[in-house]
Amino acid sequence: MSKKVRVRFAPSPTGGLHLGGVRTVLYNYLFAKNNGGDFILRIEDTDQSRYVSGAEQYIFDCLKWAGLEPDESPVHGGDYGPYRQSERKEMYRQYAEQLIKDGYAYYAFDTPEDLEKMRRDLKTADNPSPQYDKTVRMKLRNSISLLPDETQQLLAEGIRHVIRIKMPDNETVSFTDMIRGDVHFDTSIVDDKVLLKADGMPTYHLAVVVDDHLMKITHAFRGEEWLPSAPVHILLWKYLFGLRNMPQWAHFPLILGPNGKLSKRDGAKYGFPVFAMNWTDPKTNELTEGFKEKGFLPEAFINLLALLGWNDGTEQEIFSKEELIKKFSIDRVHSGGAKFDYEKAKWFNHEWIKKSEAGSLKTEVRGLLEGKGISVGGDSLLEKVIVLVKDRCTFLTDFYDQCYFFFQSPATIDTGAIQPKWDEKKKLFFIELIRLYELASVWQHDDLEIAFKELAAANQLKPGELMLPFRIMLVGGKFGPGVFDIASILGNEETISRIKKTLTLL
RNA sequence: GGCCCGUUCGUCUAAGGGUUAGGACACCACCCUUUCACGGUGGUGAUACGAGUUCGAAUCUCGUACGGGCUACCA
Repeated sequence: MSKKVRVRFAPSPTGGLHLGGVRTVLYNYLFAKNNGGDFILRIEDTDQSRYVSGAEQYIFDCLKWAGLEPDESPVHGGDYGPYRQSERKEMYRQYAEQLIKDGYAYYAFDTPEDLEKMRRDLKTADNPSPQYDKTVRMKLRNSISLLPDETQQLLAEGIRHVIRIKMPDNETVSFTDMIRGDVHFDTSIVDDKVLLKADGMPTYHLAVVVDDHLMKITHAFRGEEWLPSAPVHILLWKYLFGLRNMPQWAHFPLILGPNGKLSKRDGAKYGFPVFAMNWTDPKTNELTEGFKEKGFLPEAFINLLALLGWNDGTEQEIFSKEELIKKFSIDRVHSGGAKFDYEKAKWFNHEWIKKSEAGSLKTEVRGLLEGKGISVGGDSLLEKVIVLVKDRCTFLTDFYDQCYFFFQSPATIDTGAIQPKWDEKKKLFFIELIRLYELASVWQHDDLEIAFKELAAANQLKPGELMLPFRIMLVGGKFGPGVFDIASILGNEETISRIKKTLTLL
């Protein structure tokens, strides 16, 4: 029986879900779906002091918005739960104890002060970050340096301790990364990582291995920042469950900001979103605008993220989620980091708005307009308006400026743009135009334009000189779709009323 | 410092030994449009450097440089 593909993502609810995180989810999701498998979401709430209340819900909200909902998670349930690490706490100790029994790990009783002292004492220019490894192991207080009786004594007394992996001396750990090929590490330069913390919670190193085994994960994908700790995980698999049962690994390249690794602060610094949705830092109370609130379509968001480090080998750039699922392949994920380009991100959104049907945009646009106190009325007018203006909207939020004047008269009229070239002759033209339009039996784009131009010719005026004033009368300024499109949608009465109103201001 | 990963136009990338090194974003010019966009046409612009292997290297190998990551009882 072949094993179904199961991939997992394990965010930590300590900060917002930023671009790198969402892209990791996306690639996990696409790979799972492409192979008919399941996408599992596990929550890494191991360190309660860093846990941010509400952050877990935030993660689910972001995934829901982006259309990347997991098949198994703390809220969706599943056969391999619980999916929240704090609820799995008891499982980890037995594996850690097993490692000690087999000689692959040991108890360490050093206090944070001891460790700090060790690091301070050993720190030199040549070795700025001393590690807890075989060179210092015997000088510290642990079950290797201590006599067995002493260790038992300390344990019996309930002295706070951690469990550390005992890195072997001169071994080479190798594994095949799905996007990088074979990677090798010399174990003698890797330190004795903590596996189980003094509070009994596992570190990521232990948890990821135990959970991946228990949850029958077949593929473990994560960011490149995890590559250096891969040897710890490989060794743990070897000691605990056997290498042949280990999932396949893939380490995705990082997403870079304008200056190195994309940081959460880059958003404020360079004026673009870095979080999927609005994120309020619980410490500073600082609000960072998300892609959703900025006016991105979720389809555009996952599209631009997918293409940041992957392509299907053709020149196609616009992909729906279904196409991405169908065409995604891990072999075509790049190994080099990609710098995030906000201009290109905007282009993706613009493309998606242009290709979206009015029907699928109307709910968002209605919400936007009504949120600003504009009564939109029925769908048919709204859809007509959306069709007319969507090509000129980069963000969903642009719809407000582009179409609010269809639903209420412009708040201000830029008469200053009319006045310099305004004269009695033009005024008479518009007075005659009003009379002409009042008598109009049909109210359609072409008829309005013909009538307008014929009247201009009769008055020996160039239509061009009259179009701008007309536009400003209708929308308040130098923007918007074609004037006769606007007039035809506005209707006879409203068009005439706006001309009259502006005439009184000039 | 050590270890690991990476390096094609400004940016995202195509080209798995033989192409005038292709596309997209951005930028520039022109066309369309008597607003602003959309759209159309064209243009500027890249294989980090040095060796080697080969008839032939962006592509394979080595070295150098540069960039990034990790080096916590964080993930």
